Amino acid sequence: MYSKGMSTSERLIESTRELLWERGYVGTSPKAILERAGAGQGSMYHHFKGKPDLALAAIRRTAEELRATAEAVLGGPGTPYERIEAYLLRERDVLRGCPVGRLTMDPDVIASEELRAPVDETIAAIRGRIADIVEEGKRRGQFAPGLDGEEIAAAVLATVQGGYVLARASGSPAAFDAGVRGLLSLLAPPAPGQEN
Amino acid sequence: MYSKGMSTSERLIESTRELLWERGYVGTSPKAILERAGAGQGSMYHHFKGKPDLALAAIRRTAEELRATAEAVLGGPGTPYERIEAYLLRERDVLRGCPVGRLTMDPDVIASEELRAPVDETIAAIRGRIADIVEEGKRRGQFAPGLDGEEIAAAVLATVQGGYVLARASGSPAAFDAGVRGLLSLLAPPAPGQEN
DNA sequence: GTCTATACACGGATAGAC
DNA sequence: GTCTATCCGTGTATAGAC
Repeated sequence: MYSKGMSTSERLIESTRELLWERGYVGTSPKAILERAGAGQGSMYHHFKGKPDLALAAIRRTAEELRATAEAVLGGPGTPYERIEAYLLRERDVLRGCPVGRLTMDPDVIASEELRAPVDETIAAIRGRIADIVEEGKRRGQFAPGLDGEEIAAAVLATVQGGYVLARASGSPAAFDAGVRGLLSLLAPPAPGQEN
Repeated sequence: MYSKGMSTSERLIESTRELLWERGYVGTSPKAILERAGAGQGSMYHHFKGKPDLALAAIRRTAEELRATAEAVLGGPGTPYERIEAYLLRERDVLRGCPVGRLTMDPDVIASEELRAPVDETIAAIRGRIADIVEEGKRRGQFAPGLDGEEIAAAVLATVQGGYVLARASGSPAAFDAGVRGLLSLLAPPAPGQEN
C-alpha cells in the first residue's frame, strides 16, 4: 500500500501496474486496486473513467518503462553480439514474468484495440531495434550473411518471452537461463581457435 | 454448446478445456462452463467438487493431448534436425496460443501445486524429448558438439511459447513464423556448398 | 443425475454528501 | 478531491425437489 509523496492518481496507477503484472487484467478488480492504493471508490472514478481507462494509463507507463530499459542495454557499448547478449542476460525477475508480454494472454486486453496498442508497439519497437543490431553485425562480419535481422530478432524476443513461460511452469528461473544460453550458443560468433 | 453423444461430465470437461484456453482460469466462471456444456449447476457439483476440481480434470486432459501431439512429430521419421524442424513447423492455431503454456500466466494455477503439476510435467517431458534428439544429432555429427541438449531444447520450446506472445501482441501469426524461421536458420546444419 | 431455488460476497459503476 | 452509500449483475457454492 502506497503512501509516500505520491498523489492519489499516481498511487492508483502504480497499484494498477503491480496488480496487472501479478494477476493480469481479468484478475485485477477495482476493489483490489483501491485497497492497495489506500483510496476510496470516489477517487478512482474521479480521476479515471473506469477500470479500462485506469488500466490503459498503467499499461502505457509500464510499456514505456520497458522500452527504456531495453534501450538502455541495446544502445549500450559493445559489438552487436555483445549488446544482444547483454539484453538476454540483463537482470530480470524471471518468475514474475514480463509485465508487458503477460498482457497478451489476457483476452480482454487482446480484444481491446486501445489496450493492445501499447503492448504491440513496445514489442515491435524492441524487435526492430534488435533487428537493426543484427543487420549491423552482418555488415561487420560478426553474424552470418544468411541470417535475417527481423527473424533473429523475433527469435531473441520469443526466447525471452517463452523463457518466462518455462520458468513459471517449473517454478524456477533455471529454464529461462537455459533457453537464453541455448540461443546464445547458436548465435555466438566463432571465437578464434574454438569449436563453436 | 455440446450435445453429441457425450455424457454430461464429458461435456463439462470439454467446455472447461475450451474456456481455459480462451480465457484462462481466472477468466473462466462455472456459469460460463455450464452454459457451454448445456448443463445445470447441480450436474457440475455432482460430478466435481467445484471449479478447481473440474479445471484439474480439464488441464490434465489438455496436457496429455499436447504431449501426444508433440510426440507424434518428435517421434516421427527423419534426422534429428528434421524432427525438430517438424515440431517447430507443425500446424498451430497460433493466435489462440498454447493451451498449456498460457496457464503459466494464471496466478491461481501457479499458486496451486495440483493445477501446476500437469503443466510442469508436460513441458518438462517435451523438453527432455527434444534434448535427447539434440544429443542424438550431436552424435551423428549433425549438430555442433559444443551445443547442450537441454539448453537447445529450452530455446526451442521458448521460441514456440514466446512466438505465441509476439503473435498475439501484433494480432498476426507472422511474428511466430519469423521467430521459428530465425531459430531454424541458427540451428540448421550447413548444407553442402551452402553459406548457412 | 439433473434441475431450480436460494445464498451471499464480489465486480464494476453511480449518486450525492462533505 | 475524496468519502460513504447504494445499485445490480455475476461468481461460486449449497439445499432440496424430481
